[in-house]
Formats: sequence, C-alpha cells, structure tokens
Amino acid sequence: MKRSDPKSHCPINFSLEAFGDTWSLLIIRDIVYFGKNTYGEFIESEERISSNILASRLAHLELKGILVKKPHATDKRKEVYFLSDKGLDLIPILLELAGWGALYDPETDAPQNWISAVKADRESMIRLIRDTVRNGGSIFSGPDSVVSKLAIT
Amino acid sequence: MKRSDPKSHCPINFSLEAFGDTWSLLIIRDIVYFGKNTYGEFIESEERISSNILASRLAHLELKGILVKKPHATDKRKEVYFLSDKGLDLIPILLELAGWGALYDPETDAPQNWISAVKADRESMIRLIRDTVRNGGSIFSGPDSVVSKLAIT
DNA sequence: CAATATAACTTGCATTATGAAAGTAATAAT
DNA sequence: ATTATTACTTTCATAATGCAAGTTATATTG
Repeated sequence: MKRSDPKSHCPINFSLEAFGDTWSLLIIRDIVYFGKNTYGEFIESEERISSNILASRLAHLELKGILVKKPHATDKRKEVYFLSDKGLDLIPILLELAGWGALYDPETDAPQNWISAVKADRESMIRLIRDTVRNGGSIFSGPDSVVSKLAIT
Repeated sequence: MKRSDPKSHCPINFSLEAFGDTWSLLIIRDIVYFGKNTYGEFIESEERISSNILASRLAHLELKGILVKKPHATDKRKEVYFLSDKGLDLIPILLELAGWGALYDPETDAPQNWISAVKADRESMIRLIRDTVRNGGSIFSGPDSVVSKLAIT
C-alpha cells in the first residue's frame, strides 16, 4: 500500500506521504466537518470508499499517529476513531482545501457563509474548531457544532 | 488516469480531484519554492517522478487550469510551465502542508527560519510569494527569491 | 554542414494499487 | 435461539504506476 522509506524529507512530501492519498483527507473531513467517528459512518459517505480501502486508510492514519482508535464505551462491536493532536493540526489544511474548492467549483456544496466566516477570522476559527473537535463535536453536525455556536445560517 | 465525473461537490473533494494525487503538488512546489518550470527541471527533482507520469500530471494540471504551458522564448525544444491565478491560489495550501510536515518530520529539510517567518506574518508572506512567483521568481531560488528579499538566513 | 546531443514527450510491459462483491467473527437486539 | 449489526478480510478483475527504451524536433559541436 505505501512504501516505507520516504521519497524525500521535503516537508510537503512528508505531509503527502502521511495523508496525501485520495481518501485520507476525506476521512478526516468526515470527523472534523460532520462528527463521524466509526467505520460504519465513514463508509456511508457520499464518495463511496470501498470497505477494504477504508480499512487500509484507517490503519495507515493510525500508524502515522493522526488517528487514535478506541473501543466504544458501551457497544463492544464498535471502534471509535479520534484525531490526535497531530491530526487536529490538519485543520488549517482542510480549511485551505475547502476554501480553494469552494472558490473554483461553480457547483460547490460549501455554504458561502461558512467560507466567508473562516476567511474573516481564520485564527480564532481554527482555535474554535480545534476545541470543538477535540471534545467530540464538529463543524456542521451535532448540538455543539461550530456553526450552531456561531449561529451561521 | 482520472475519472471525469466528480465523486461529490464537497469542496475538499473538488480540490483533491484537481491536484490531490501523489505528484501534482510536488510539481507545483518545484515552481513555487525552486523556480523550476520545464519538463527537464521537474524530472530532476529528488523524488524521481517517472517521465510518463510527469507528462500525464502536467497535462492534467493544464486541463484543470492550474498550469499554463508556453513555448520557450528562444529554445524551440522547450516548453515553459507557469501557474495561472488559479494555481497561484494554491500557495496557502503549500504553506500549510509545509508547516505541518516541518513540525512533524524530525529529519525535515525545511529551514526553521523560513517556517517561523511564514507563521509570523502569513498574510503578507502569501502576497509576497504570489507576486514573486507571478513574476517568474520563487521562494528559495534565483536572485529575486523571497528569502533573499527578506534576508532570511 | 554532418554528427551528436538535448528536450519533451510516448510506448511497452511488469508490478502494484484500487474497487466491487462476497465472506467472516464477534457482539447486540429481538 | 435467531437474526441483525459492526468491523473488518478475502478474492479477483481492472486501473494506475513505474521503469526502460523508444521517437521527433530542435540545438549544439567539430
């Protein structure tokens, strides 16, 4: 799946080797934007990742220290995936990717209010998202979502 | 090489489909950080992209409107690749990827002074890089490089 | 000016990654 | 006790990648 020796120690290449495949950032997006954290939730995403690829990406992200897997508190069938601090540090990258995509996709799903809110006060938004996600919340989903805290329509 | 219909209109997915493969951002890095702009210069990069993949990625990035190809002014064998405005808008993403990689790779090649300088004044640094690259310069290479303008050691 | 070199690719083919579908083992719900 | 869920794994076909060796046009060198 992935080569073990790095192609270079260029910091951009290091990042790409850690999470720069087709699917990893979509999994991380699901956690940060939509509050997903189980295999079953990830596999429901609209991009339709296949089950074997999802399993390999989750394992890779865990190996890289970006995700942490814990048994579910009450349901022993479930595993719950969280972002480590290293994973939470990907939030600025997600925001930039979303900003570029929202700007150039004429059919984007991104709410313009949200994109504007991020541009208007980036640093404090990063802090708010980080704290929210660390506590199990997300940007768009759940009662403690970032958008509900900020009352973004 | 790439599917033509988008998997979704999630802005993050849109970005990943445009430049989110293993090599595209390394080509763009070569332009922005090192002032490369020909096939022969890209193929010399330390990550050792193969010639057919380089050709396919250049074609894809041109198709997506991120790169623009022009014949070389004096040498008719050469083609010169530039970033369009859409491509220049990827600079913030490169900076974030580099910041994360520099933070987490203990053997990173990234100069700490540079990483700190970007963190210290991100917005004006983005403007300076953008203007420099638009005029054919780069962050690290050439007489008009960003680091020489700023006298970063 | 003829021969060689360079630049930007392309082609062929082996290897590897991806993706769809079906299967499995453990636990939970009925 | 039976059925349903959950998180994977396995199998196999297809597609992407990567290496090596062309190819064509233009430039350089003796």
